[in-house]
Amino acid sequence: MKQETDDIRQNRVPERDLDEMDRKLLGALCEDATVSYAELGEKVGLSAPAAHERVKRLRRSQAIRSTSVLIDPVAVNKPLLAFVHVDTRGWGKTPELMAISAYPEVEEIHSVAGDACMLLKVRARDTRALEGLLAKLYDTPGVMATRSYVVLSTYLERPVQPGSTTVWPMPSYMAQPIEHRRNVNAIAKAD
Amino acid sequence: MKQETDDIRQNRVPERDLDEMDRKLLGALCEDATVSYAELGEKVGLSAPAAHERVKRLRRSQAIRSTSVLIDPVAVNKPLLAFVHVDTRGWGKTPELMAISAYPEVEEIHSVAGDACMLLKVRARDTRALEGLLAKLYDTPGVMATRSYVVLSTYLERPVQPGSTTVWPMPSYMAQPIEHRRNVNAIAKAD
DNA sequence: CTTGTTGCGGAATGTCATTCCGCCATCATG
DNA sequence: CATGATGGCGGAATGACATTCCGCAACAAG
Repeated sequence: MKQETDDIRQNRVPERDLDEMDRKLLGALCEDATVSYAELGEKVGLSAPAAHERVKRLRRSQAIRSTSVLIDPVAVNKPLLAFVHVDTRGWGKTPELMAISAYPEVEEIHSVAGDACMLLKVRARDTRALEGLLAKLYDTPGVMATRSYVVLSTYLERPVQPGSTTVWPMPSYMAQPIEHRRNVNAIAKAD
Repeated sequence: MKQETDDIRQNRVPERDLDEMDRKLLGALCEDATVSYAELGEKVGLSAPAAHERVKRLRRSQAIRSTSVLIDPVAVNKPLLAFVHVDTRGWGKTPELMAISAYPEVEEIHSVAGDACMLLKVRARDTRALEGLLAKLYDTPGVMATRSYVVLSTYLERPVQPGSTTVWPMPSYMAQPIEHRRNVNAIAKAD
């Protein structure tokens, strides 16, 4: 009986963890999601219906969250990118703070460990728009201070990559931690 | 004669700046790029061929950089997200540093103004993989120090939004800067 | 060995992307 | 004001492709 586990993963699709073929599909779709299933299958070594079936499964299991267009920030008049660290009194994630997600300038909101409570990724038209957002932040109860890191140049910006680095080049002077000798936390299969 | 301006914008498509209809198209495609052109046109109030034509133009002009799938980080076994501030001696953007973009864990590399030189967005399997990347960083010539902000929870994460906030709610005690009284830097048309 | 399950490939069909063409609005020009 | 050019839109036609169906093979369970 596997009935006992079914109520644990509530609204989670069965989701057998993905194999190498799924990764290749994700990688290809990450680069260009407009390809036909015929081309996609050809890239990964699969027939069109097979590729389609797997992609459909990846969508159902929410491994593929959505398909979206990547917009040039300059084209939509948002050349200014900044990361804003927010110090808050007490727990940062208040409804008042979350309200700023209504502004399309705000692209990311994270709570972080470190000397900042919340971290925002903001993309705006100019410094004045950024100032407007900061003013809005300082008007939010609990916000103590902000530190903004204005981006001068972006050298790399890409969506989540399906691949992982399996072996990191460790410098010679750094010993391998004991608990990882046999790589106990490695990906379960197919690596 | 408008010949004289043609050699200025070199490999830039004519690119008349986008109107309200383009923004609506971008917004719809941002949410879901799998919709048919018929649905897309219906959403924005356009026929299928007209919508197709405009989207084609948006792609040509690179306002739409690419179409991609958004992958669930957990599904590809990368639950750990961190922002890494890198202090460098001298100018940060060296070929050696840029080499880390080969790691699929690195999603963004920016140079920033503030007390950090470079800012990295890193998504890894576990703390050990993050350590591996940090070790790689410290092995890079010119890297002085790093500060990592490990994300505890992500409350918002979305691609570049086509919209912009036109009027920011200024707190009453903050005066309007003189040079912006007539909103000189506003979007050229259609706002 | 038998049986059920799962994933794949080939063929068929319906949907949709893509093109063509005529219409209309806008704008520049006479 | 009149007129021609331009650009963008909508309707219809066609071709490509997504999607489904079905048979087959590999594999696991009984």
